[in-house]
Amino acid sequence: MIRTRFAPSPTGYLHIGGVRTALFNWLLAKQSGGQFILRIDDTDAGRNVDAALQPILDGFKWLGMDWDEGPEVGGPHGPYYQSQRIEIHKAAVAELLASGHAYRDYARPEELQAEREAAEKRGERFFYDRRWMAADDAAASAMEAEGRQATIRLKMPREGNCVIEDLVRGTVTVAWETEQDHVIARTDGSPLYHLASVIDDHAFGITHVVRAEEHLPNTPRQIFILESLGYPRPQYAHLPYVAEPGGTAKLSKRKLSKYLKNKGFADLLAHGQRIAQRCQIETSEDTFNPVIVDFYREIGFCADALLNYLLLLGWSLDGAREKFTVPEMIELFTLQRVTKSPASFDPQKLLAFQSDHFAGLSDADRLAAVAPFAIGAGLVQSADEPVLASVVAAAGDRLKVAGDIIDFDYCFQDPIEYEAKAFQKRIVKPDDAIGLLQGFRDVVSAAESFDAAAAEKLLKDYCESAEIQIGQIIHAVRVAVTGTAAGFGVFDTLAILGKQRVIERIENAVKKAADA
RNA sequence: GGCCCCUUCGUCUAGCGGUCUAGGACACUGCCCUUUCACGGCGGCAACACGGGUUCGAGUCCCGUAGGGGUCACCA
Repeated sequence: MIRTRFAPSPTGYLHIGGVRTALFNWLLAKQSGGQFILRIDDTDAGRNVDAALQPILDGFKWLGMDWDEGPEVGGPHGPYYQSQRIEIHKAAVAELLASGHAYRDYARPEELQAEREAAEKRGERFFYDRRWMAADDAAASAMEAEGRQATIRLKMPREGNCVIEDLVRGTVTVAWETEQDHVIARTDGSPLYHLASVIDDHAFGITHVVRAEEHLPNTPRQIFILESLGYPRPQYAHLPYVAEPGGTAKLSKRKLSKYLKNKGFADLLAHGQRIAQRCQIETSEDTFNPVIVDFYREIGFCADALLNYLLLLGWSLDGAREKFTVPEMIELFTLQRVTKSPASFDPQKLLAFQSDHFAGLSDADRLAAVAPFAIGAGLVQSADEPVLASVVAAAGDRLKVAGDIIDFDYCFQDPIEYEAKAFQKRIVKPDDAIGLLQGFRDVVSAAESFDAAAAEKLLKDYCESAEIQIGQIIHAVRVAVTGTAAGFGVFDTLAILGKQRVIERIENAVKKAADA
């Protein structure tokens, strides 16, 4: 039975790299009928944990990555908040102390710092010589009499190798002598992360520790802890990190200004900002950006498309197939095919996946996805308004994300804005444009029915009677009734707008051209 | 700096000694389709970091060099 976990700290946001790690954990558990556990690493005494955790849980829910044990759902191994497990961690510390695998250390931070700097000055690496280690209770009392306080340190081995069999990296060997005597409990007795993590993984019955590679250097000390306690080793799999767009450094949420130099990243952010602004979506500068999962939910990405893209960031089936449904991901994912080198986050490819995925949905599904944005932007009052369905159907794959409905705002409301360049080129500049538009307006006024087919016939008949090619007028019509040079079919557009609006807009355009 | 990891087109990757004049996808780009835009179709550009080995034969195995990255807290 495979049991995996993801252990977010309650920071208030879900990082894209974190999601990728969580996804691999989730997939691994799901494919074997195992469990995926969410443990909250809140030992940092973070204030307002609940508020900071909510966006993360919401992110998981949106993505459809359900957890079998953890916050909200509970489970047989709780509590799932690390801060509530301190007594368990302390007991482990005591056990380590009693068995001689750890010791009380009375060094003061300044003293250690001074030694560290001195070693650095000499060009040597700092190596703690256990100078303030309390060999026995008497020594401890003596140092406490001096006003010193003890941290608990691991008494790490100083010879031999720590050999890690990693499921993605193969065999990794680290000489024990390169390891420090890591602190596992502060002077106030509170246990540190690495200790807590090992204890909890064991308590939760985690069989596979799948995490980002920055944890690889921490693994020897964790192995020392668990072996000292007589725990079995879990299987380890260290994933390459997700790198910044166009770069090789680890993707971080704090380097936005740097990523903005990447065109794909900047474009995607701008795309999102435009949608957020039009749809009255409240955004915080902190979390509304392509490094954070919220961003995608808020502008109308499909969760499955994001998952599919993330799946390919460091994993491939065969180098040819790229599109996977979630059930297929679960079935086909293997750690064996995880890449060893970091994968750079490519916003353009993500958008391409989303665009493709969205185009593949039914009109009904796309309508449902688009509706909240149309309502938010004030385009319609409710999802039931027929015009919305018409626009969604006509727009087809021009909608890449649900929020893109705002691009067709001219289908819903007046007045419209005319793009200066298009207006000039299609209406002002051609000598005959105004006359033709007026003529077409008259034809429209006389029309009895006005669906797309009728509109097409109307325009074509008009061209015939005026003895012109359709190309001579159709651009002017489009610009006159939409204000823009690009969009879906003109006949669909005319039908959606309706006879009255078409007439009004043509008249407005003619007047505007005359004023110009 | 120590330790550890990584290295195929701009990016994600396929490749597990010969089928590689290195394949697919995104991006870019040419043409076609077309009333615009988008889609689609057909093309194009573009990579094995370098140097030594091993081998009849190396992108594929070994060693070295270079480069990149991660990590070195009484953070998680």
